[in-house]
Amino acid sequence: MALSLYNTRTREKQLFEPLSPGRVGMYVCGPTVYDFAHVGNARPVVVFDVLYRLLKTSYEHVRYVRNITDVDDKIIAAAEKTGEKIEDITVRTTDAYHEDMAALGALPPDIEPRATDHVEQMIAMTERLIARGNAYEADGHVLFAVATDENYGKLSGRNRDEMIAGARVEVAPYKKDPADFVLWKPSTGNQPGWDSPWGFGRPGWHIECSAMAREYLGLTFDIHGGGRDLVFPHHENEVAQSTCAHDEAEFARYWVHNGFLTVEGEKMSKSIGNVLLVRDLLTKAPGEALRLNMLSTHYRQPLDWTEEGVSQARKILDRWYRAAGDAEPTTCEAVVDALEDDMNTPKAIAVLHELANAASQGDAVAAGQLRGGANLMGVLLNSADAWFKGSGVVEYDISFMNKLAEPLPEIANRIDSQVTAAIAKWDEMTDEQQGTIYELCINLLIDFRTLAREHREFKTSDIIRDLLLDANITLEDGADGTTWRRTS
RNA sequence: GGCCAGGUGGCGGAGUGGCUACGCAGCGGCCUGCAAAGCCGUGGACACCGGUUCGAAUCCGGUCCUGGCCUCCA
Repeated sequence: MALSLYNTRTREKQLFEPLSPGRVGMYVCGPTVYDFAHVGNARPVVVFDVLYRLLKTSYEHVRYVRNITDVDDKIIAAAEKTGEKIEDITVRTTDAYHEDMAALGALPPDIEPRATDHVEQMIAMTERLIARGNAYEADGHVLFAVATDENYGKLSGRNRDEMIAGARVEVAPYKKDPADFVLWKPSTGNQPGWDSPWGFGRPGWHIECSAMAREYLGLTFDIHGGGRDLVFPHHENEVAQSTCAHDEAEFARYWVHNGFLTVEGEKMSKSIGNVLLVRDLLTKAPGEALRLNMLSTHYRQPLDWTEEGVSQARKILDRWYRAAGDAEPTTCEAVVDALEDDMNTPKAIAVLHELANAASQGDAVAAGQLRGGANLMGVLLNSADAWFKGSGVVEYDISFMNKLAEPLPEIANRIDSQVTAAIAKWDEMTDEQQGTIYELCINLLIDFRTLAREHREFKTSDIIRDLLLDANITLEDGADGTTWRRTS
């Protein structure tokens, strides 16, 4: 089966065929770097990461471009509010963004251009639009004249009358037409700016994507992605600018948009106070669980982000890791088929469940396919051991050690000097050292419990198991002895 | 107000005309000292009202509800 994608422009699922055989160009709108990324920001990143991984399996040359918007009025506002320098804000936020997205298992794009590095190209494109009569200068601004583009509105499926009728925002007096939008605007005071033919100023929002897509992907490229909310006006305006500046050359061929996200049934907004930062979520659940939760809804569907959903995703991963073990990943055609069907990740997940069932019953082929299929979606990337025991989001907590003497003094006597010494200077140890001691303690307790069980002192063994459970450690008695894992 | 999505079992979530995915939770059983994990089995849905059809969750019309966009929010 071949890849098909739902194209916003044509409003139907289409077979994907790249412009040049074996070569795919994809542009995805990236973040405006003024604050930490929230789950809503993360959705397109995860969604297009799946597409990126999928494309790489079929095409030799895939160029994925995702921009960083580092000049924007919101950034200026943030700087004014805190007094922090704009560059400090954008650099710091960009770094945090990279960390957070990596934690969600998203591969870095091939090229990540920053808007401020491409002002020259934006000025050139703006000049070209003026020369062609598609843009005009007014009151220090340069505006795109929507009326000069007969195709304006086709992507988002709206016409100018509707837009004017529905306009909620007061129209700036210098606009010839209420629908015209800014390509360049003047900067004053502390606002960042660049010299241009129209004076000191800065670019409008939409022009950066047009300029950077042109720079790295050419006049016409294959896939343009982003959130649904960007269809209008952002993407509509991008199309208008680019096609007009490029003598009507087609801009993006396939427009792919992910649906919106709500939190516990409510829209996410600062006023409600339910904006979930990826950063915060990562302290409570592994990135892989967040990612799987994200992918358990089809990308075009609205996604309701809930704690219950994250917890379910985590349980599913537990099961998959248990079933797959550390099998060598192999290709699973059924998963590929599901993903090639407009990235039907829920269907792919259903296939993985079936593979997990088979793998649990000892099917080694299924175990490999489970690994491989899941990897294609960017999950099941750890070793099973790392998943179950890894530090991840588990904080090494020695409080349970301190409680040992209470119910079972004899355990304390068995704790060796190495552990005792370590506990004394616990706070000075690195995470890794703590982890080592932590595991040592767990294994000591397991040994002691095994001894108790051999003597059929089940009351003692159950106390130990409960003690560990309090510390988020679940014990499992198997044929080959007792193993432990963090509690889900 | 205009335009556009979506409403599937307790929960999550596929599915565009017939054979009622899949998972979580639940229930029963096997296993276990007891658990956990695993295995076997099991009930349960298609917002509402009409229509088309031999037959609709799936097509058409209407109603209700939720969400998005309407000039710089993924």
